[in-house]
Amino acid sequence: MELKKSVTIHDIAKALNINSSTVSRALNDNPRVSAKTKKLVHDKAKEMHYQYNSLASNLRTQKSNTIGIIVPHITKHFFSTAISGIEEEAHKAGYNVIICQSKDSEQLEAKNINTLLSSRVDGILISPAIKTTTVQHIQKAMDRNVPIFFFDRYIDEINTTRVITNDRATSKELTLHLLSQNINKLAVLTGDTSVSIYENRVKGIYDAFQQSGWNTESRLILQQIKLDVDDAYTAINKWLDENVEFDAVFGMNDMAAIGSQKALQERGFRIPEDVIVAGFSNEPISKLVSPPITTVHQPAMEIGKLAAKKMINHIEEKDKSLLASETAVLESHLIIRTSSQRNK
Amino acid sequence: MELKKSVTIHDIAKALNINSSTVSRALNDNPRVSAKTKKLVHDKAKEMHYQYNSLASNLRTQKSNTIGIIVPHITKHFFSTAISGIEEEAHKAGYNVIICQSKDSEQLEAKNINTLLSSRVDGILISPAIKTTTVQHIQKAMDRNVPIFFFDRYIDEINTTRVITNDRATSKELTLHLLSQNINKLAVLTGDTSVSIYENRVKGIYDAFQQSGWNTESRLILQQIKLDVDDAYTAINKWLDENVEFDAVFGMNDMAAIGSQKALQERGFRIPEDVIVAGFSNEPISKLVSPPITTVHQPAMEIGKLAAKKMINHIEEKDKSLLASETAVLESHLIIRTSSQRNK
DNA sequence: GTGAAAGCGCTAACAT
DNA sequence: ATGTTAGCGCTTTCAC
Repeated sequence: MELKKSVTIHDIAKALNINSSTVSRALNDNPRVSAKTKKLVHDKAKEMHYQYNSLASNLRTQKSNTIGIIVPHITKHFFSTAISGIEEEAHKAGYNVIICQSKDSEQLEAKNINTLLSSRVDGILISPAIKTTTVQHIQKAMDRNVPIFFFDRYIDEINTTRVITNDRATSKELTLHLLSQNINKLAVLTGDTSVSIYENRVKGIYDAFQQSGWNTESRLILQQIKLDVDDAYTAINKWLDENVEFDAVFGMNDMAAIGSQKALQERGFRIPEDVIVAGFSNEPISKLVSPPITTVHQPAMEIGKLAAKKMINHIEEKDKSLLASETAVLESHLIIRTSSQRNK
Repeated sequence: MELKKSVTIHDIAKALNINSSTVSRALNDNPRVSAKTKKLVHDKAKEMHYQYNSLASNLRTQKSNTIGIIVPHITKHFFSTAISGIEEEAHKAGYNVIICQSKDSEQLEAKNINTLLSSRVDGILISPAIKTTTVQHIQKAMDRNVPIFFFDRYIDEINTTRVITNDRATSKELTLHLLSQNINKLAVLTGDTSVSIYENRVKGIYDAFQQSGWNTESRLILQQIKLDVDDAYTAINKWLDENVEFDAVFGMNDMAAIGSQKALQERGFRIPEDVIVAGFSNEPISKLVSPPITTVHQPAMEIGKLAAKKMINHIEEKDKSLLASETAVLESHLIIRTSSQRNK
């Protein structure tokens, strides 16, 4: 089987008896080429089934028009939505995206960064893994002058542009709502508090307690779990077995809230009459369980779009020295549903 | 600001007073290079912060080690899981993936294919858009000798490798289960039946009716909707308003089933006592609503993995002429939950 | 086991 | 408005 070589600009040039540079310019719609020549070239290109070769262009221009994305899990709705936002903005601006999963492993994350660097991406958008004990791999990208921005999650020590939500404030707001529902003791299921987002959400809870003059010693219990349905289910059941008392549960994501609600309902507690429940992130599922769960809507799509826009601006900015790293905070907002509303 | 040029194999060669081809061989672990030289090169590369340039290699070797993926919506759990499977296999074999969304638009799909072709991907895995009236854009990839395989959804006219599930058989099995639950009339909410998967699922329903000797005229109603929670909710309410009678609902995905269940419950019907409900795809949410919904588990991750494996095999196969297109059918299976189980 | 040299397909100075 | 030319960073054939 003969491998038929693909058509290049040289082939087009030869066929038209002109120079390949003119073909290149014509295809790139360069104003210095006459309309007539442009038409000639485009027609011939179509006729010969010419297919532009980005590889060659990228090598020559030292620019790949590609943005790398690293997320913990592409299957989580929040991230796939954010990616969707990034992709939309990127394509609009003529960029491709390469998506990598870190699976919340620092090792994989470092590998991903390496891959992206050898693919010569023009920038990297990352929501870092939970267990990130060193920042060398991220520093590596910066050392090579490849901009790397955070979205949603971030690492404190690394000073670069961040696109995040006002988790702390909204978490406080949600907690204030819970405290107003005639409760005695709030149980919180949190994720790893070394992760920025969970750290901030917990801080928001303490803010609310302080503002309300509530004693965190006696009226707050907090446990760190893997934030999924099963772990929350187990945690709640364990508390109930140990006769730990609480009449409100705040899960730091919706899955934890749903698992908690399920456990409570199975043990005969009515939601919200006996225990009120709240989650975080406004997963599509949160409004479909019964009762629907109070949560926080995070603008995932907007986070993605904004992060992409900022990255593309940065890449295409001529004078990079003017650019300082900045933190963009998007507003998330409370969605109060049945699970936390008591008829006092 | 001076743009510092990146380190190349020539820089390493110069530093070691050897030839760049030797450096290249050493870095690629070529057996014809002495262990001593290899060590020298690797150490120097690390010292100089050398970063391999895939772009250059790709251009030279005419191979990008990249697989393109096109799905309708990355935010759908089934697809993000399949992508996750593809990614895992691809990375294992040293390939990157570029992910594109068609948003179920043929136009975007054609654009995506173009992008992937100019990026010189080594192969394309696609789950085609709903509205695909022409196959030119897919043919284009094949004409350029870029293998394009289907996963999950496929287009009948295009003869290429497919990795799909046995939707028709499982849909029949599920329907048989429903018919056995002492029901009189089944209402089906389907998606666009010009899409292979929905077409097959509907065929499965007819298979079951035929096998059971049920009359489809009198005991089956079928409506095509946009398969989401809201459209299903609206469709069910419309039926109820018009006094259409039915005591079983089969939604062709879980979202439709959930929307149906919600509408029915709000109108006072008990599930499964008054009406039984079933869905398709086993979205995580399907077991969390109440009652949990009977559905079909599709091995999304495995579909992705298998599609990726087949593609990579194909790409790396020396003698392509030996390879015929084939259809791999993965087994999906029934998950019977409370929503369809009647205490007769 | 290592070197020399050509070239993948494109772009962009510079020249005319 | 178009042509000439060099080269992006790597791989690979052919020498030795």
